[in-house]
Amino acid sequence: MSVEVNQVSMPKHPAAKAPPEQQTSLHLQSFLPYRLVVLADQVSHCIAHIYSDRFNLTRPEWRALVALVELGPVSATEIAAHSTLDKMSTSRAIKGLEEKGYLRRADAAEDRRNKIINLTAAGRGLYNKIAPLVLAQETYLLEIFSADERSMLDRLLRGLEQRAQDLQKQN
Amino acid sequence: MSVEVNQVSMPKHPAAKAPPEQQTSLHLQSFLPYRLVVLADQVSHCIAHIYSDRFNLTRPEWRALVALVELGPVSATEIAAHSTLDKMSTSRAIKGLEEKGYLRRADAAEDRRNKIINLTAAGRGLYNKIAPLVLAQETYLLEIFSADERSMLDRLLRGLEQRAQDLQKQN
DNA sequence: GGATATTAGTAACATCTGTTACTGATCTCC
DNA sequence: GGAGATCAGTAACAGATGTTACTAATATCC
Repeated sequence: MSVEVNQVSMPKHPAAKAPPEQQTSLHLQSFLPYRLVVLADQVSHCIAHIYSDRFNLTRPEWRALVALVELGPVSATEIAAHSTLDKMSTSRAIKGLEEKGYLRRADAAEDRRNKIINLTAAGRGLYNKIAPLVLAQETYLLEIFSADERSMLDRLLRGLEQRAQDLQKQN
Repeated sequence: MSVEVNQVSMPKHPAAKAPPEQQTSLHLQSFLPYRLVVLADQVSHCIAHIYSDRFNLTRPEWRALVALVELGPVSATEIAAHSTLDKMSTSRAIKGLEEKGYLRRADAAEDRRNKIINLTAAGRGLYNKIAPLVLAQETYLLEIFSADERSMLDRLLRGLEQRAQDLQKQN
């Protein structure tokens, strides 16, 4: 963690030419954070077109639904942790899903602070309708890549995820 | 453009095994759209920590500022096109930047519908303060990768960007 | 064993963002 | 040359999201 963020100068890839740091000025179109955000937004919109426009779920509701299917009956906190939602979004998502009849809450026996959340049959059914459509979108996105390219993509994303987490910790 | 999205079945990579489409059920942690959004959000937050927490700009304001530096004096529409902002966000961003003294608007001579936007010295100065910090973050993110890996990442992202655009057009 | 801290969840407010519809300016083309 | 389409930009509303602070339940530890 020897990298300071306050200056642009740090000795990089020693194999390359001396100081030609990627670029000394900022070009949106090739700036990685910008590209990531634009790409994610675009993909996100396509998927929202399904769960939101066609099935009337918000994004947090959709994520909470998926988390519930994956985790089984759990508390709100576990849903939040699994789906990268903060606790307020999670609370709202659960409230929304409950009002639409997709889940039910029951007090946990041993700890009455948290409630155990169960999907209803309707919730299960909704998931079963949406999931294949959404998976088809992912398939479409990846279709152009070979198996090698896909695993490369996976590796690279993993690296970025790790690195982004480190960056976040440094504040 | 022969790919339909409405069904999950399409004959893909003929070299691979018959139908084992990536996964038949959805796992958030490995679901590409989810990973992209989470990663982009994380990176985005780190960068916002600079332009927002430290320099009091909103994200659209920051993007418009960058676009202005890249493009020189232009109209709001050109800023929007260059920075992937819709026209309302752009309008608000420009208003905000103007109020803070970072730009000035003047009526365009030939077409009085649009206004030509000029950065002030303060706006230039602000950019010069923020840009290096933000570029350093990108450098940090990519530091772990070799030159080959970086160009691979670029290639793969380009592919996804293209594919996401196609997907969006299909609605 | 009881004051203090911590935790799960939520209410209430402020802010941001998306949408619709409008104004005024310019273009089109009969 | 003028009615109607189109375009740049914005106002105004609605909905979503982030923040702060609160309640109620449980843990801690002197």
